Amino acid sequence: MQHQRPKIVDVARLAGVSTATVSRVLSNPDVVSAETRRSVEEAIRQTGYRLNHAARNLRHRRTGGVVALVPNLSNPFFSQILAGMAAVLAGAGYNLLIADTCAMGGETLLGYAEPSRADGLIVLDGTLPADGLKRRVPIVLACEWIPGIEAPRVKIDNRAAARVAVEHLIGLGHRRIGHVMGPPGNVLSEARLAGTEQALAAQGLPPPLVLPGDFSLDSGRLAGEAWLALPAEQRPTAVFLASDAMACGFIGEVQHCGLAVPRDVSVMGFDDIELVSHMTPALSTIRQPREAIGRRAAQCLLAMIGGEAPEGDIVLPTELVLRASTSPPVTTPAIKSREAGPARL
Amino acid sequence: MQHQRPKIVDVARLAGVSTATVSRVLSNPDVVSAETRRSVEEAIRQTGYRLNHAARNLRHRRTGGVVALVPNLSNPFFSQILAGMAAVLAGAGYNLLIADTCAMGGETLLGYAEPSRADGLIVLDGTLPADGLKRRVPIVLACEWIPGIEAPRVKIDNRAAARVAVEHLIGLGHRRIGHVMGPPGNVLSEARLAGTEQALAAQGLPPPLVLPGDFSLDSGRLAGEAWLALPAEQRPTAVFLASDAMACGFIGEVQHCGLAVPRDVSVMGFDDIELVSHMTPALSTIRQPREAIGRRAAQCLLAMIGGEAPEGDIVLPTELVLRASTSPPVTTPAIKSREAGPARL
DNA sequence: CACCCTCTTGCAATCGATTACAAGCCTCCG
DNA sequence: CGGAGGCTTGTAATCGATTGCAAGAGGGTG
Repeated sequence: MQHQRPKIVDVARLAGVSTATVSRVLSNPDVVSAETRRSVEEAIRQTGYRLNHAARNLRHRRTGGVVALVPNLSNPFFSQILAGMAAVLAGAGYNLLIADTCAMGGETLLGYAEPSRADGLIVLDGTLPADGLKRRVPIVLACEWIPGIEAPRVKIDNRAAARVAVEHLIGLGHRRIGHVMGPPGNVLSEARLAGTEQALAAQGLPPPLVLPGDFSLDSGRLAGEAWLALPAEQRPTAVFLASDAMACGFIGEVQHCGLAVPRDVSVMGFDDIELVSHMTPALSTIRQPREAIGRRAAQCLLAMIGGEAPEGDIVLPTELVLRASTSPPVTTPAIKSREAGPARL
Repeated sequence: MQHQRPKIVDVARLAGVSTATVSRVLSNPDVVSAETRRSVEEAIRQTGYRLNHAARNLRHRRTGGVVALVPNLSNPFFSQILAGMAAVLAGAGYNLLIADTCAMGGETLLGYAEPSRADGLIVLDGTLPADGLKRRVPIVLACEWIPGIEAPRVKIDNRAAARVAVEHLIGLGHRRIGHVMGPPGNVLSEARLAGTEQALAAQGLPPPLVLPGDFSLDSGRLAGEAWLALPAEQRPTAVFLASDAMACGFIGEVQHCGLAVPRDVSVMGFDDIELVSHMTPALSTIRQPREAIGRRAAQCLLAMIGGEAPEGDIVLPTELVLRASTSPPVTTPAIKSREAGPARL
């Protein structure tokens, strides 16, 4: 009859105590006398007893888990954020459930925002329907956010970061600057575009040449094609792309066609994913503190689960990382001869 | 008094039926008469009732979740595997819980392998202790595996794949070939090294120059430094690295020092992560079917959870992807003159 | 010796949904 | 008209652990 998984009453019987005492040994050992405790522990060992979490969760009315909704698990940008979250949550005894929002419908997703499924929710996808997420479990929004929802946001100042990036390009002497956007409608895309425009306008420069994109490698490659297709004298001498992945695709395409970076075009990315510091040329970019974003989001959520009032928005600092993909524009021969011409005579 | 979360008895009261009927409407609607069903559904809508999963799980003795143990979430190699798993599992109504094994101790990890936590376990980390994982929930091992454990494995033929990679290099005319290994003790590292050695031995060539590594970008960079530090005439003319990430680091370091790939050294990677097709030069590599690995592992686990006998090992095909980072060795001047010398006179 | 206090332990209700079993109601047939 | 059989529904036990309440043991004090 011992072929079944042992339950708490089996332990109790063997130790000659009540189930209440066994339970106390498990979750509140101090109130049990040392002697009893030892014999219960011995009985646990002998029976090979393991706690049933479903039962405990039912009683405690909590799940011990936190769900993260990620737009695309395949995107390496998110994995480090998740790693940061996982570290903090594990330290507090919480599981991290990860759900890929592109792999499932909205109905399924809402199922995760329930107290009986998770004690909290971290949303990394700004494209979810706002209405379904209201009045459920504590929620924190990280990176992207959903305009309609009242919840703390852990983010960076995308607009300011974009401005810094473009100011750097302007400072190098670039005047014709291109911008490759993220997916249309995305809050990050809009903010980074706005920052780009602001930086240019502040210097009295014309607005950027804007190319469409969606953060993916391949959309960066397509942007590269579009750039190459321009007449040489119309090409921006510097391009700021809203993600590193796109910058990689862009550079790959440009190099593939025999042009060089930064000689023929300066390129600036966004994110500072690990790989781009090892490319040739190493990519100049804006560093997002990905682990820190994950950690802060998790801490913020834990605080809310613990009953504290939700914090306001948390804005983490970014950093301009200058590497080898940006340089002053090379003056074109035509201009050079015009400028240098008189002196040469 | 309605400030509490409504339970099934609240719905039952409102609809004027018993809790059993409400439960049946929820999980087995066909046995309930159409009229009753409609009134119960109306009551559910009015109360805003939501099912309590903890209670259902307790009763069903299942959790509806599957845990994946991943060695390092930050590694983009795993994210696509997870995406594949998540897609299959979501389709079958299971959650995917992801745990980063490097963020937690072994004790914590074993806690995931319990029937009350998860209905199954997919292990992607070969370095876990074998003993703790026995006799718990259904387990599938993917990519890496744990020698002591009896469980279906979803994998590729690492040795054969490495052989194919090295045969390609040999076929191009390379004779001095280097290999940068994965982490010591790892089953993948061993198999890929063995395949490399086999391919060389089969052609009567000397064993490879073996450099240490750990799959990470930075260890690839260090391998690049080590390669550069060799006297030019001892440097392998081709290097096969056990991961794409290392290949990126290696190429970055070599290019950084002014040498060119593949002119000065052919480089071959392993994995075919998305980024490497966009680098310059585009990386020749072995493609692992990552999504398929995740999908097959999930399917296999679902079958086991469903009570089917565990399948045998599943070996998925790899593919040699030839791009621009490999080419015939450039004959060195010394050799060239020796060979061409007589003819020249 | 009666009384109070502290420490340990057990009893039994509870968390919320599921389901085996039985009962009630119809209809149909011999 | 009695009974078999099909539907639908309700009753109550069950899943396994937790915990408020109270009782019993032991020690100290007036």
